[in-house]
Amino acid sequence: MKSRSKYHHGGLRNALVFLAVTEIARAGVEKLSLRSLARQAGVSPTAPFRHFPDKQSLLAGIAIEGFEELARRLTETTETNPDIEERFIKLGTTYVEFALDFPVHYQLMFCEVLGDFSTSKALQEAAASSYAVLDATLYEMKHNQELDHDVATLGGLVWSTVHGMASLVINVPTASVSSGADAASRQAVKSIHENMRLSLKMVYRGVMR
Amino acid sequence: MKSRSKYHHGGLRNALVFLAVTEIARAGVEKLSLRSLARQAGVSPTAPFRHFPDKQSLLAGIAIEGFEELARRLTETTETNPDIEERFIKLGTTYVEFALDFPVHYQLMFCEVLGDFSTSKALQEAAASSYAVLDATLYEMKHNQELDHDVATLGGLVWSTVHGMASLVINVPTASVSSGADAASRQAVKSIHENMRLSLKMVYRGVMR
DNA sequence: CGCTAATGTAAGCAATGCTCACATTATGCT
DNA sequence: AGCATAATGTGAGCATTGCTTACATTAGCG
Repeated sequence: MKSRSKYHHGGLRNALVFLAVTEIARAGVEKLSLRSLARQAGVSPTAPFRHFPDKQSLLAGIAIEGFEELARRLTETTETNPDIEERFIKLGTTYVEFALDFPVHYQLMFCEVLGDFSTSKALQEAAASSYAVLDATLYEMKHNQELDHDVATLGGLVWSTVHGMASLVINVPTASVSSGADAASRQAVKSIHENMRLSLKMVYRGVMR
Repeated sequence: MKSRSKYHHGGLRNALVFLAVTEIARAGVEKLSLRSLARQAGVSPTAPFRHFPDKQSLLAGIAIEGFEELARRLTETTETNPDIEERFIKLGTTYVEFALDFPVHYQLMFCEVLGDFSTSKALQEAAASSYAVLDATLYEMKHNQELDHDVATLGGLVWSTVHGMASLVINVPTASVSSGADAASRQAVKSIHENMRLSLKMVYRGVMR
């Protein structure tokens, strides 16, 4: 195993994913090149194809990695917050914080334009198990307290809210909230981040009867 | 003007945008090729560069077209709904319906991974003027009634909600809500679409004091 | 009518995704 | 241990792409 020869990379698959994420963050998906990744990893241009049948699968792999990490975080949040309202809010902040920590992953997870991911069974399953964690808490809310409507409807609303927050916070740059026509929208996005707990509390209040 | 010669296309720019949207809807952004568009339009491979300095600009052009249409629809909804609560709800449904009618446009409008759009002044302005329409109604709500918090925070929450709805409804296929691990998430997305008015009413209720 | 800018063309370069045939190494079975 | 076999990496090469540069045609306007 401890061969000094460098013929085999040893962890090319993981290296490719990592390098791809870095490259996408720097220059966007359009500029991503498998050959460039291979160069950075120190392997031949065709080596990546031993781990991913095509470029699309690399992107799907990143998305899957994202769903796994998201599910892990949501599960931990669920387990460490017995109080239901606090848990509801913490799940929301955990969700958005994940997106902030893994913006490239997050965008790949939800960017259908990049190609038809629905063909990847593994990706669908990873996504489903992430949602299942949120769903479990909604069910508990339904049982413990009085929810106005069915779990699916509220799940849709809550998921929309946190997904919208995550997506906007990632995509809309808030760096320079100065003057300009876009001051209002930028300020709104900045407020999402700053008043997240407050907003989630309003949602909770609107959803509970 | 009515020259029979075909040397000039006549409306190449619009044709390119239309063909690009069609192609993206069919195969995804990754597969989009300027040369292929040129072929479909019946012009030389380099003709598109007379209208867009690069591929990125074509995508930005689509996004701008999207923001313009969105602003148009939101403005019309605002003007034809004097009652503030009904207008609030209608603005939400208009927003999501726009995304359903122009899914490719919508994704390009908010998909930062595709490249740094922040360099396009025109795009930023188009986006800002779309948001301004929503912002106006929030200000009116603030003046007419009692809002719990500042307009920016509520704007962020409301925008997140409708953006999340639009994004999920577009990206998550609801076709086969049968069994399977992803039944819950699919059902949730389906409910977003079916119970949109209900959900928006809950948001309105949670936001008003 | 004629000048200029707008629009389209032709040829070509470097880079990319991907395939195929082949080389090397790791792994597991006996 | 030894060996078969799958896993992983290589090298050459093809079709395609984005984009540039130099040139051709046309539309619009005084």
